[in-house]
Amino acid sequence: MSPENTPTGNAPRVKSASISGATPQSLSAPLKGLYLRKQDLRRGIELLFFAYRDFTGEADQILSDLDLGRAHHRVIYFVGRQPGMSVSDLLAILKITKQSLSRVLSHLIKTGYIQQTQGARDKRKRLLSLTNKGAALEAKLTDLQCRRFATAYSARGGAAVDGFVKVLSSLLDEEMRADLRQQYPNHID
Amino acid sequence: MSPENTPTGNAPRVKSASISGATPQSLSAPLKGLYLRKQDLRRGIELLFFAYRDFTGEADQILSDLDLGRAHHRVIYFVGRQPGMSVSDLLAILKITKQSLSRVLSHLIKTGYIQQTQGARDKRKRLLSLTNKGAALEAKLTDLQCRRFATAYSARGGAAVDGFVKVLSSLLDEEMRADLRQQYPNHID
DNA sequence: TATGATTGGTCAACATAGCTGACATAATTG
DNA sequence: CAATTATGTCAGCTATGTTGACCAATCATA
Repeated sequence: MSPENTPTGNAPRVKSASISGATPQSLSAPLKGLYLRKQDLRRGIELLFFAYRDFTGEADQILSDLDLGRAHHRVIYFVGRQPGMSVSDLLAILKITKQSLSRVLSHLIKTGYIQQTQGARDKRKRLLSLTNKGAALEAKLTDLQCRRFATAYSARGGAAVDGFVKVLSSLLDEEMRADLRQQYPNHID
Repeated sequence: MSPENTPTGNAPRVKSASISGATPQSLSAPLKGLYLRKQDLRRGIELLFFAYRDFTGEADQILSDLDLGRAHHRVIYFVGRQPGMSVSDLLAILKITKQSLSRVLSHLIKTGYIQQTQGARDKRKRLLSLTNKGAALEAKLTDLQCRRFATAYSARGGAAVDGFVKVLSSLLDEEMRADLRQQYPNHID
């Protein structure tokens, strides 16, 4: 249970102004570091929630005009990042069932955003890539999202970006951390 | 699961090893800063996606055992953070329709996680708070998620946390930034 | 005090994107 | 040849979002 946050006390509440000023850690009983107060941890939770929502919102808007959803976006994004990947590669990244993926992927193929070619060495595999139409959409959406990141990165500077990447990496499950190290060999981890 | 796959190469492309070492910005045409290369921006996008998924996954597991979902969690979390909040307060935070909220909220009231009391000054308002049962669940889930953040924060240190918070704040829509400043007056923004 | 706005709720219908389980086909591998 | 792998498909279920139409209680105010 939390030390503060009783029905009355709040993370944010009215008199919290005094917290940061006068009593730097009086309310964080078992927590040592200054940035490990319950309040700071809750802020992290909320930031992640709000930032994820706002971040995806922009692209969702464009997608809905094309009768596509966020699931389609993910497929287009990752196929764009790694053209020629197999269906099972994609399943491993998205961590959804093949039935769920199938619905979305079939639609993207039918509507001409993605194409499949048979694997050369292993003919069971269907290698995925973007069509011109798909690549155009991928570029549009990725540019949009990259721009949001570029603005944030620019506003805060390299040291902040470094901290951002480090903390997000540490929030990952251990297995994902390893995957990421492979994907980005120059990743500061 | 396939180490062989990629006929074309991996995400950052085959020659990406040379990017970080030899040619710091040759492939990032219009981008100036070192951390504004397309590769770095894409890493940010993916980190946010993977971290959000892994972060919520743990709590989702517990919730599904109680026949609750993430939507229920959000309600419990925010009501726990600010007991006595009204339904419209909650709607403003979650940014979903009242019909969507109603389904979830009604269920939480029926099953005894949340209680409503009539507002004193404004009798139209239903002030929301957690029951003991609700508070216990909120504590369990929030502690779990706080622990993940505490581990990450501890591993990376205060400077990294600072960068993390700054960059995430900058990823928010302007309106949410303002809301956050209000909620956390000592927020470094 | 009558009127209009706010707060909260309900019913009905629909869409997206997850899930499970059961099968099927083709290709590879031992 | 037998087992495994890669992919796809059918059928049905669930969670969580959306619109649109209404309704009742309460508040604010002209």
